[in-house]
Amino acid sequence: MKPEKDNFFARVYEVVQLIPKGRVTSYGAIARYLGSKGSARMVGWALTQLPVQPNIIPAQRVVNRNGLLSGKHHFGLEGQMKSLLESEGVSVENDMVQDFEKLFWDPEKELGLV
DNA sequence: ACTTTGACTATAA
DNA sequence: GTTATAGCCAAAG
Repeated sequence: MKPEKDNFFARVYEVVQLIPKGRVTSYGAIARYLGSKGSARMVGWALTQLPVQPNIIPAQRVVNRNGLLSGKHHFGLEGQMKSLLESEGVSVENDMVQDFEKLFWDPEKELGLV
């Protein structure tokens, strides 16, 4: 039995959905939680396949380590990502998440280490 | 099966 | 503070 998904991507989606509102995380944190700490790029790539139309995954809560909205360009319209984050209570300025350290959500830590 | 890519990260200058 | 380069892993072409 495999309680976990075999697909790397599927796991990324689940973790992203687990991100609490008003919080943000980095690709590396998710990748590390998945077991592949070096696959931060894969996390972003997984989100690239994300269906933009049905906003089922809060990808806007996932930013790079600098708190920069690196994937904002991949959203339907530019500024969409910023709007979504601000709508959740996250202050975004110049495509950068304010108080990123404070809003940072570490799956390994918040989910209670596995 | 090999090459290229990519919403990253870390270190160096 | 920024810019440049290397390392990294997994999927798509």
